[in-house]
This record gives sequence, structure tokens and C-alpha cells, in this order.
Amino acid sequence: MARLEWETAKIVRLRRMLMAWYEHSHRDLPWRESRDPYAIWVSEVMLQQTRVAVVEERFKEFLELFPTVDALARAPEQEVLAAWSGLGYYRRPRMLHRAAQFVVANCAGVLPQSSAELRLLPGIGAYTAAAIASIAFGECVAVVDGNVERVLYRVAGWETGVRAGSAALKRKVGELAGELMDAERPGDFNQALMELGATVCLPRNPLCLVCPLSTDCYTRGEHRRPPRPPMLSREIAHALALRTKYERETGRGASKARARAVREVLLEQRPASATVMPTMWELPQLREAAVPDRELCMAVRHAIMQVNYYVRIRTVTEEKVAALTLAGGARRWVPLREAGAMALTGLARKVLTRARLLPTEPADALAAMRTTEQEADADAG
DNA sequence: AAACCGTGGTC
DNA sequence: TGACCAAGGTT
Repeated sequence: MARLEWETAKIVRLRRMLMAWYEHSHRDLPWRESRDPYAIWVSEVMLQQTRVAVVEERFKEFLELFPTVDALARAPEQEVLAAWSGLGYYRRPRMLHRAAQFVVANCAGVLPQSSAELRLLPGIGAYTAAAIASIAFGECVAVVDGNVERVLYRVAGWETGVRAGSAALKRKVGELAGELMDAERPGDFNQALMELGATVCLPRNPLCLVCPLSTDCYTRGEHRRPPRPPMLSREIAHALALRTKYERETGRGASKARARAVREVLLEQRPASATVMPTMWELPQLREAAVPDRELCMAVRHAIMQVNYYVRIRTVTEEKVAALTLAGGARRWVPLREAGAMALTGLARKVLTRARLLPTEPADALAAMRTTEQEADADAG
């Protein structure tokens, strides 16, 4: 490891200030209540490029649906995707699922304990391997995420001469983090550095006045990042096709023949070969992006990656839907009660929710469906 | 190395 | 309102 030109005293001071600060100002987050390596793993994958506030809710739901590696490994992929619906980067749940199946098949369901072994699992890169190993197993290995990078970038004053995001900078940050590491409490140290970045050493307006590292910080807040390309915009339109089906009441007390109205929505599954959101379910796309105002049911903006989609939603009858929409993947009329439990894209979920057509959150819908299945099984058995 | 993969909160 | 961007990984 390259020698840093920092005095030992400064290293020790930074470490002590950071750990003392973390002691009294860390947030109470759901995954910090658990010592289960599996729970830590799920939280780290869910936190990849995703805000803590969003993950707080979804993490708990996910663990209720899939409490163990075994439960996750056994679940159908569509259920795992459904539990992830709206979180984005759907390669994450797929790889998490595959990794769980690998762990069950090859490791007796026990997660590997070293960062080197964890790194071999799909969906676990350098950051996630170090995070799980340090937090769940106490391995003395430093994490480098966006927060750590920014914090140490500022503390060390490496703004000039090194391109942001370069491999060279990442390596230097990792070395510094390793020197600062509190070998007594690796997991807490890593979380402390990230916590500081997330709550004090903010990207735009850092709170240097309350920062425990400010006396030893080289820049005290300066931090430029390369400009991003401007967002593009596109117009698209989707069909909200609804129908009401009348079903005979069956089962208990079916002596009197009664018809039950079931509202259904037409959903389309994106092809497995799609580069974006494969196998996720969405509303069929309309042929014409231009929808006359009188037929417009809803207009929403939906940003995906670098593109702002101006989306227009038009209600379409069952008879006209074939003529008006583009042929995509497989289609299914889905009872609204079940739609919420499907692997919907974020856009489809947003539209159906805003139209008051989805009664429940994805996790609730999934749980409800499972209960129904169990009742059906019980009735059958 | 650089491009690609989603989303919603925030200011 | 729109630009910014978050506990990254894979190819």
C-alpha cells in the first residue's frame, strides 16, 4: 500500500472524531437492528444507487416476504421482481435471487463470510462484498461508495489533478479509508464514513460547521463533479384498457347462482430479451403518441435514466385495444386485485395507483395473494 | 474505460 | 418546474 504523507496523529484523530460522532448521531435504520447476514445483504443490494428513505420501507416488506435465504431461493422470480417493483435496476433482484439459489445449493444456505468469497456471488461487487463482510462478520475491510469517495476526496483535498470517478482516485480513496479504518469496529467505521457523507458532508451544501472532521479537512466543502449531459425528452402514450367480467360465484354457499363483477386491466409483459426492465409488466403502448385531449385520461412525467418521458394515458375499450396499440410481448387481462402483486414497471404502478385502481402496495398485495392461495389450498384439501 | 441499467425525492 | 442524483454492478 502506498504510504500516505499523513502523520499517525492525524489519522488517529480523524478516526476518533468520526467514531465519536457516529456514536451519538447515527440514524436508527431497520437493517441496523439486525445481525442477520442475509438481512444485511438484502439491505446493501437494495441500497445500491437508491435512497435510504425509499429503502427503509421496502426493506422491511421484502424481509417479511422472504425472511431467509432459503425462502428467497424457493420463491418464483416473478414474485421477487414484484417485491422489487418500483425500485428500479431490476438486475439487482434477479442477481440476488440467483445468488440465494447458489448459496442454498452450494453452501448449505449459509452465506460466505469473507469479502473475497462474497465478491464471487452475482450482484456483489467490491463495495457490497466489503460492506457485508465488515458489518455482518467484522472483517477489517474498507468500503468505498459514493459517500466515502466524496468525504475523503474533500478531507484529503484531491480535487485537482485526479479525474473524478477515475480508477486511480478510487484506489487512493480505498487506501486512505484502509488507513483510517478502526480495526476494533470495522462495520461501524464503514457505516460512520458513509453516514457522514449522507447526512453532513453533503454533495451540494455540506454542513462543515457541524462536521467532526472539519479541523483536519483540507477543502472544507469544495467538491466539483463533472457536468452531466442534458436530459433528453420523449413523448410516449400508453393504453389503460379496462373491462368488467362477470363470474359465477363458486365455492361455499354457491346454491344461489350469483354473478360477481371483476374489474380487469390489460397488461403486457416486456420480452425477456428487452434491455430495459425485461419480463416486467406494463400498460400496452399506443401507436400514436399524440392523444386528443378529449380522450386523454392522464398525463404523467416519468424520468428514466437520461430521458424525460412525457407520458399520456388514454382509456381504451376492449374492442379497440388491438387496433390502437403496438404489438409487444404477451398480454393478459388481470383482475385489479391481483395486478398490484405483479412485477409492474414503476410507470405502470404509478399510473394504476394514481388512477386509484391499485388498492394496496406491492408487498401487501403479494401477502394478500399468498393468503388467498393458502385458503384455496385449504379448501381444496 | 465507458456505457448502461430505474426511480422518486428534493430544492 | 426541471435538474440533480442515491450505501454500484455488469459488460
